[in-house]
Amino acid sequence: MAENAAEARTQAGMPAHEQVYRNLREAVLFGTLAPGEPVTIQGLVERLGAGMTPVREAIRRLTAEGALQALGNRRIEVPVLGAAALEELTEARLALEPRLAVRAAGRAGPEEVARLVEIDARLDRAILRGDIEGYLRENHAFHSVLNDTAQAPVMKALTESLWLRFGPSLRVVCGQMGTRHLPDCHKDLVRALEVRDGAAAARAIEQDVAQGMEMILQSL
Amino acid sequence: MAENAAEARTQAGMPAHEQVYRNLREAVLFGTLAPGEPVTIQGLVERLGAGMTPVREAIRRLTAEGALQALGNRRIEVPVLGAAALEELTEARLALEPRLAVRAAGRAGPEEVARLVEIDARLDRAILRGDIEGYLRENHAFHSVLNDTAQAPVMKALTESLWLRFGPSLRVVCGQMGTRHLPDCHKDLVRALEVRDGAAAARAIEQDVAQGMEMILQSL
DNA sequence: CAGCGCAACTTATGATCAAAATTTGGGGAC
DNA sequence: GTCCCCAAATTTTGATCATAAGTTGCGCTG
Repeated sequence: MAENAAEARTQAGMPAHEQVYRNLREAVLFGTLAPGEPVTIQGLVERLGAGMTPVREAIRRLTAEGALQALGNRRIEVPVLGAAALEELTEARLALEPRLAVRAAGRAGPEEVARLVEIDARLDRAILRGDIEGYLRENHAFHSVLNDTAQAPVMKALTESLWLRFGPSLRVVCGQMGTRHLPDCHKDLVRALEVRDGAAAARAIEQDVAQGMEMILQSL
Repeated sequence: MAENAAEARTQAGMPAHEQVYRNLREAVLFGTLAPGEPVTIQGLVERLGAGMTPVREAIRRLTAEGALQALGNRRIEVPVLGAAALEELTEARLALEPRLAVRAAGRAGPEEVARLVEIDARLDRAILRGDIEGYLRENHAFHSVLNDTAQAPVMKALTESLWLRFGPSLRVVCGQMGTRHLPDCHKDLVRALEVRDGAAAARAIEQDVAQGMEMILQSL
């Protein structure tokens, strides 16, 4: 088991701290790291079969990105979101993501649209299947490709930071409610990109963000 | 000399990596770290008299915040901003900071206004004196207090990340042009806060952001 | 329920290994 | 004879680990 983890960790010529970082990031977004869960260095050292230094670096990095929260007493946990934090996150997403959509609409070619359509198809299948992790992954992939298309690395990084913050809560909500009643304004978005209508793309994303965050907020 | 650095570093019961982080962050915003300058671990170890691990952690944190940039060949430098990056930064600032101003306008009391007025007075004196670092510090302090007043920790953190990104370039520009012709919409902002006019506060910040970023853009 | 001690964890150091960059030297072309 | 380019050696820097030292929190005892 530990050998498996160590095996998986030692992939390409990627530094160990990078591997740990990606591992942990995935765990925050799609994995089993729940809000309020403590994250210990030693725990990760054992679980991932890595040394202390890479784990420390990965944790600091995720903390700086808002995925983890440093308590005062040198303890680290996955942040628990309250209503105020969620509303602020919603406002931040509404400030950034529609702008990215506008930029993407001005730059998307047939290839990007095809990729989005493909991802959205997998997303629909995941929903029908009731596959929560699949939904989370494909949904994130969809927005990630969209935001890449915007060619705005800074705003994309900021947006990723926001996703890391509500990721665990979204997963909890999906676990409670299943994959029904999930927002899907992706069809509208793709149509908007096809005709290069930035305003329509922004509206679609606004819808998506508002509905998704509202759903989390409802579940407190 | 090395003792001095070590002396200054060992202040309160603050962890070493936190000390190094603040040191480096100040250097990016107000210090002598120029765009394109390489940042080496061992160099900081010597300069600050700290161990390798704290330095590594601080660098990872700043890198995650966008203050530093990891080149592919495991080397790290202060990012050099091109026109496209600056325009994107401007858009990101315009997406976030006016919203923070609106929130601040709804929450600012006499105490916050007084603090802002005080800082702005010091800022004016620094400009008259031609004190570039003083200007940079007070200007940052002004916006920092404003953004604290907004009570939106996430959006404030994102905004700080943006400031870290253009900080070095702003300092270079000020070094070339002196402290004249600097934007100062702070008076308008304070007035807007006093009468709790969110829209006016947003306009003032928009002006400030647009003018400041335009100035950097002009200097390429 | 206050004080004490134990256990778990974090912080930090320095050593060691690996990789990248820089310098250096030789060979060839003009 | 001078200049340039390529390759080997050196040196600088980064990555990782093992371990020591210091905190924190918790449970136990009185």
